[in-house]
Amino acid sequence: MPTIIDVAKKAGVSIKTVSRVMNNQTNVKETTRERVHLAMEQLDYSPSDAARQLRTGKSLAIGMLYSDPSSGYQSRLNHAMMQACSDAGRYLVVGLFEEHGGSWQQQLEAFIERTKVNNIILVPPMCDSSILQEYLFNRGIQFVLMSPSHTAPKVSSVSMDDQMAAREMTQHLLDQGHKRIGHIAGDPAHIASFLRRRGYEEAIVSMGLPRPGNDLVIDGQFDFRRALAAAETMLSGDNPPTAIFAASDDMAAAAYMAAGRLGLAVPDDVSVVGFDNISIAGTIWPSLTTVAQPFDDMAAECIRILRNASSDDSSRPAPELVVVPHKIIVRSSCTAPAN
Amino acid sequence: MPTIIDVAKKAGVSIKTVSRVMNNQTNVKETTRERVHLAMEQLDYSPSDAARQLRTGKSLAIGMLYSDPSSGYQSRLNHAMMQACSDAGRYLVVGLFEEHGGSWQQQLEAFIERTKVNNIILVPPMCDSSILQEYLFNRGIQFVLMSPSHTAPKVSSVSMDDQMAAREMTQHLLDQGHKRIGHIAGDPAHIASFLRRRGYEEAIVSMGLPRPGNDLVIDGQFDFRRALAAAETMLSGDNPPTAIFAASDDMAAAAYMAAGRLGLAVPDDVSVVGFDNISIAGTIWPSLTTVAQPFDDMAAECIRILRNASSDDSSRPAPELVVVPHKIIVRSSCTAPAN
DNA sequence: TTGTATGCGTTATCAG
DNA sequence: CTGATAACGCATACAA
Repeated sequence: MPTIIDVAKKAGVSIKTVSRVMNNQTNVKETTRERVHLAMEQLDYSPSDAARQLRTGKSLAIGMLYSDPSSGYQSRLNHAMMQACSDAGRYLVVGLFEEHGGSWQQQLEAFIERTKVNNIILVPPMCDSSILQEYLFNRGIQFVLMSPSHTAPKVSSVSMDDQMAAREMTQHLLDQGHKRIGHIAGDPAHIASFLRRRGYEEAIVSMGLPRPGNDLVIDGQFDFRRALAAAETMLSGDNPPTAIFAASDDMAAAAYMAAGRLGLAVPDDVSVVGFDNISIAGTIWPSLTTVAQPFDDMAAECIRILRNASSDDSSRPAPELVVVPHKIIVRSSCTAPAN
Repeated sequence: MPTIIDVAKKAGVSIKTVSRVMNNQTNVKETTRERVHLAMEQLDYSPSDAARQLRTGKSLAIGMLYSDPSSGYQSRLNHAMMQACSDAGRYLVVGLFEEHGGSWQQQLEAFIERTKVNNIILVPPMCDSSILQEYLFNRGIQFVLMSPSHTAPKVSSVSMDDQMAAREMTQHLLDQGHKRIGHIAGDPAHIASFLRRRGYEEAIVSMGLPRPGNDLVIDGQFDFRRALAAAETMLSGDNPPTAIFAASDDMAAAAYMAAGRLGLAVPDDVSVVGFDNISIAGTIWPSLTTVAQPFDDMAAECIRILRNASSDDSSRPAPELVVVPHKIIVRSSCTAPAN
C-alpha cells in the first residue's frame, strides 16, 4: 500500500504539500497540485483512515440509535443508511435504546463514550427529544434529525412530505374517475397518520367533492385486524367506496382480504392503494400501488449533511431542512371504477 | 480520554506491560496483571481502535457483499449483522455486486482494495463460488460462508437447517391431527426449496401416511400469484387438504387470499403455515404460524468465528460448521381440523 | 508557495 | 518477567 511519502516522492514535493492537495487547502500552485493528483492516481493511493483518525481524533463512524429493532421501518432505514455510508466512505455504528437502560440521555451518553462517534443520526421517536438535541449541541457533536415530527430551529433534518404524498396518491385515484374513496387511517398517535389523512382530505375537497365523513374514514391504527374490520365495514355499507386508500401497506393487505371475503375482486370491483412499499407489495397479486418512502435518498441526504458539517472547520454550518421527494409506485391494484 | 500511558503510570509499570495484559499475552506476573487490570478499570480506559489499527494494519471492519439489496432476506440479515458487529465492538462495511460491474472476483478484489477489510462474510449466491473462496483463502483473508448450498471443506460456515425446520413445521400440523397437508413449494432453483420440501415429505412419511402426490405438492416458486393459483387448485379439489404449508410467508399470504376467495376461513376451515417470519406475519390476521430464520444468532455466530480467527496468531484456525437452531413461531393460523 | 519536524496511542523489537 | 524506544501514516506548528 502506498503512503503519503510515496506520493510525495513520486511528485517531487514534500508530504505537507500532498496533504494540502488531499484536503483541498489553499496555497498550492496549480501545476503542483496537478502533479500531486497525477502521482496519487498512478500509485492508486488512498489515505489511511486509521492514521487520519489517530491524528485528528475524528472518527469516520456515524452513529445511529434506534429503539425498535424489529420494525420494518428501521430495518429498511438501516439498509439504506449502510449503503449511503458505504458510498461516502464512512461507516455506520448502531446502538439500541433499551427499555430499561436508563434515561435517553444516559444511554446516548454511554453510546458516545463507547463508540467515540462524533456524528449522529437521530430517528423517531428520539429525534423529537429537545433534551437529546440540547445535549448533542452542547457537546459539539454534529447530528441530523430523521423524519422529526417538528423541525427544530438550529438543527438539520431530513424527511419526506407525508401529506403531499397522501394527497398525490388520492389524486391518482381521483384521476382514474373514483368519486367515493375510503381511507383507512393509521394510529392517531403518529403524526404521519394525521398528515396522510389530511393529504387525502385535501385532494378530495380540492376537487369540489364533499369532505369525507365517518363512513369513509375509519381508524385502522396500523393494525391488520382493525383494518380488516374497517374495510369490511366500508365495503359492505349501503354506498360502498370504489377505492380504498390505506395509510399503510399492511392495512392495504387487510383491504385485499376483506374484498376477497366479500366476493369482490381487486381492482375490478374495488381499487386499493397503500403507503410504505413494503417488500410484499410488489409480489402480492394484484401488485399494490403505493407510496414509496425514499429511504435511499433520505439516507444519502443525512450522510451528506454530516459530511459537510464535519469538513467545515469554521464553527457550525447553517442547518438544512431537507424534504426528499417521495415516489408513487403505480402497480396493478388500481383501475377506473366500473361503469 | 485516558491512554495506555496513564494506565501504565497508575499501575506503576511500563506501557509494554499494559499492552501485554490487554492482549492476554504471557510473561506477566499474576500480581502485576491484576494491578494493571485495576488501573484500567479505575481510569475507565479503552484502547484506541485507530492507533491499534494503524500499528497492526488490521481493520476492525467486517465486510459483507451482496447482490440483491432489495430482498427482504438481505435487509433482515444486514440488520442482524449490524447489531452483532456493534455488540462485538466491530463494524460492518457493505458492498454491492453490480450486475455489469465485471466478474465476481474483480468486484471482490476492488472492494477489498477500497475498504481494506480483512474479514469477510459471503452470502448467497456468492458463498457458493469456489473461485471466490479460493481467492480469499490465498490472500489470507478470513471469511465465513453464510447459508451456503454446500459446505466447503476448509471453510467456516453458518447456516440453519431448512429441512429439519420444514419437518418440524409439518410435524406441528400432524400433531394437531391433520392428515392431508398440502405444500406450496418454492423455486426449485433454490436449494432451500428442495430441503423444505424434503423435510415436509419426511415428516408425513415417518407418520406412516402416504407420500404426498402432485395433488398435494405444487410449485409456487416463491411467487405470490403462482402460489395463489396453487392454493386455489388444492382447496377447490375433490379431497382438499385441511392444512397448507407454504415454503414462504409470501406464499402463505396467497393461501390466505385463496381461502378468502373460496369462502373458507383460516384456520377454522383450513390451517395455513409459512416459512420466514416476515414482518407482516405477526400483524396479519389471523397471525401466521411460521418458521423464524434465526438471523440474529446466525449473525452473531459469523462475527464470533471471525473474531476468533483474527485473534488467533498461529496460522489458520480449524474451520467451524455451525448450524444455528431455528424457531417455530406458533401463532393463530393453525388449529385442529374440523371434526 | 513550500518543507521539516513532532506527536497522536498502539504494538513489537530487543535489551536487560 | 519487564522496560526503553522505534515504528505505523497522517496533520500541523513552525520555519523558510
